[in-house]
Amino acid sequence: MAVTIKDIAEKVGVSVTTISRVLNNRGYLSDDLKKKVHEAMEEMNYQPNELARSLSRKKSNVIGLIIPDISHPFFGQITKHIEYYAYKHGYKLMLCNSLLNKKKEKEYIDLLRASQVDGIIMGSHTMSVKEYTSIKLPLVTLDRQISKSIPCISSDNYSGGVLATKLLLSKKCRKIAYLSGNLRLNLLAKQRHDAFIEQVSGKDVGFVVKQTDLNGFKYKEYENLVRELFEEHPDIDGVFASSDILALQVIKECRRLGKAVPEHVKVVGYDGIQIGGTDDLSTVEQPVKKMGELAVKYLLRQIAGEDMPLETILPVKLLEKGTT
Amino acid sequence: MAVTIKDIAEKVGVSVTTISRVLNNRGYLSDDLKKKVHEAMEEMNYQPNELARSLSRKKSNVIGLIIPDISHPFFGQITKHIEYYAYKHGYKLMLCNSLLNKKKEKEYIDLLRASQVDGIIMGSHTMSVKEYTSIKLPLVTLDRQISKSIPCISSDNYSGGVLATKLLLSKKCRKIAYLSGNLRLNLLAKQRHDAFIEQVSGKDVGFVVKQTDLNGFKYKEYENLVRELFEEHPDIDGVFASSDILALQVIKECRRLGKAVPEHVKVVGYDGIQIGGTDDLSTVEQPVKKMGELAVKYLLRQIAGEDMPLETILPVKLLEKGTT
DNA sequence: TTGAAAGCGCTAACAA
DNA sequence: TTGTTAGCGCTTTCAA
Repeated sequence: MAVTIKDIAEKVGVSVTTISRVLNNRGYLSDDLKKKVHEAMEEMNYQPNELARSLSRKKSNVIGLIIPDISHPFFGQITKHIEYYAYKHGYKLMLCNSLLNKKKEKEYIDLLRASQVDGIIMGSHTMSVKEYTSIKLPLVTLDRQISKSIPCISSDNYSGGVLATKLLLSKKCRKIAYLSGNLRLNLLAKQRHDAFIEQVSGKDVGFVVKQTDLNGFKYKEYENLVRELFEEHPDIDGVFASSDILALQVIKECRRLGKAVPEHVKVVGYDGIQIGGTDDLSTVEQPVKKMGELAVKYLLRQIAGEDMPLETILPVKLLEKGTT
Repeated sequence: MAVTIKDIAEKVGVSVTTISRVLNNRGYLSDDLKKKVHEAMEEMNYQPNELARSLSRKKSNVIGLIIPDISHPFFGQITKHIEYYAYKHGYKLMLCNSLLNKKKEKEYIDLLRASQVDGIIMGSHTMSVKEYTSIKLPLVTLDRQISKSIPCISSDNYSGGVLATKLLLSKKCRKIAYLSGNLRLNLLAKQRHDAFIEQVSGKDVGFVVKQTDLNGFKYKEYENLVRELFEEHPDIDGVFASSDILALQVIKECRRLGKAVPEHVKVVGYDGIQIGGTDDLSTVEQPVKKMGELAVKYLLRQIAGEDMPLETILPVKLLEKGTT
């Protein structure tokens, strides 16, 4: 059996309360006593039981993170930053991959609640608004606005859409495609689409929109999507892909078809993930780090009962590189 | 205050013991009673407190996962599979990103122990062997052999190295480079290097080895590494990169230098991550899914007190694609 | 088939 | 400055 606060108390010859006090550095304690207690802890290799502490305090210092797929670079990166800030503030992270599966997402929410997490960061969204508002737990959503009453951290998808489209227009593209992967992945991404439509409408350019709304992230599907695009519209000379991963597929397909990028086809991606191979890609960069930081920050504020902005829209940045 | 087992007990008019029994489906219970209890739970929206259960049972059903960097695609993918299997078996995942920082890794191990996790999957390794063997918690390491006494799941790095090198040799490369990123990232990856050396030695081909042992994953560093390689050895016509990410950098640099791939330079990567852009890359595929599955499986066995193989080396597969 | 009661390890009012 | 004591919400012997 592991050594407990009681063992330390006996060893030092004081009450458990006192040990608890030095553990939490609360109340008045003589330096001498503190030292003795710490020595005893050291000696007996004591580790406080966080479960017991959490139960008693009614605070676990754990936050749940629900995302669609940790293996997707965008979520991988944002998770990295979320973990960083959470750790910095003494919080642990419980990772939940929903795979955009409604049942699993729901089960995870219950599981997180049962596990007494102090709050949840939601980067997945498959359920109805009502279900979310009934979660009754500090909550912050990432890049998807569920309801006006739930704080949401996102980047400026609309501007991003404008920037990307304008870039292609300024490069004299004559027929532009908007390509998007799984829509449910990111509802706010719809704004990119809207921005695209607004920008190309009424101008003397052709345009096509192609999206897939498949479940999960099948890169194979992306490949088909791109292939179809060029088969149906061989005269495309500009592509706005709603993720860098998708943009890479486009570039690959162009290579296969012998279309030079950017000479014949200009490509602009979205996300700004810094994975090898994307660094020459023109793209709209989302402030992943800031998004992760604020998600944690606002969640912690909410946990602390303080208030925070309900809507945070961070600026995006156009990175013009070699593919346009 | 949330509703507890006690509230349910009062409502149904039985003792908490009985409620606990139906919760765990243990002992003799009349169907009628079960039904009434479940109804009451439903009605009062009862959620068992996992913290209390864990404390009492001395089992948390949480496993800790320590990896260097979740944003690295290889770890992102393996984490995805680990989460999948863990969830399937009723375990939650606590995500710990060590960033290859020794202090953080150590703190996380203590934190995990304090949090009473049932076991740890270690994909990061910065401390000394002694420190690991003193963890005294069910442990499985991923792709890095720490000690003979700690179960390790890895893929066959040696064979992978042989396969990749042989591929380049069979394609008549005259001067081959072995390129590796952070060594500490994966100590077993050294075997790829060894295999490379063995294969090229004594043959009529030139070879260079270039590695960086920097901390963290700076893609910028990768870029420099690759650039240097070609500056110092412009006559390189084959590259074995120890990760797909690195291989993508090589391909990009070749494009920049006007060297055609695979005509002038043949490139083979490692990992087999299916990120857009890598699907035309010749590479050695690691069985990520199987690795994640076995890591969880063997950890759970250990937790259950059963035994499991101490060394598991899974086969890798050469994927010959367009870059060789 | 059910209940009483003693924990699990720690916290926190209240008292001293 | 320190201790007593009653929980936190659940599990689990032991007894009925």
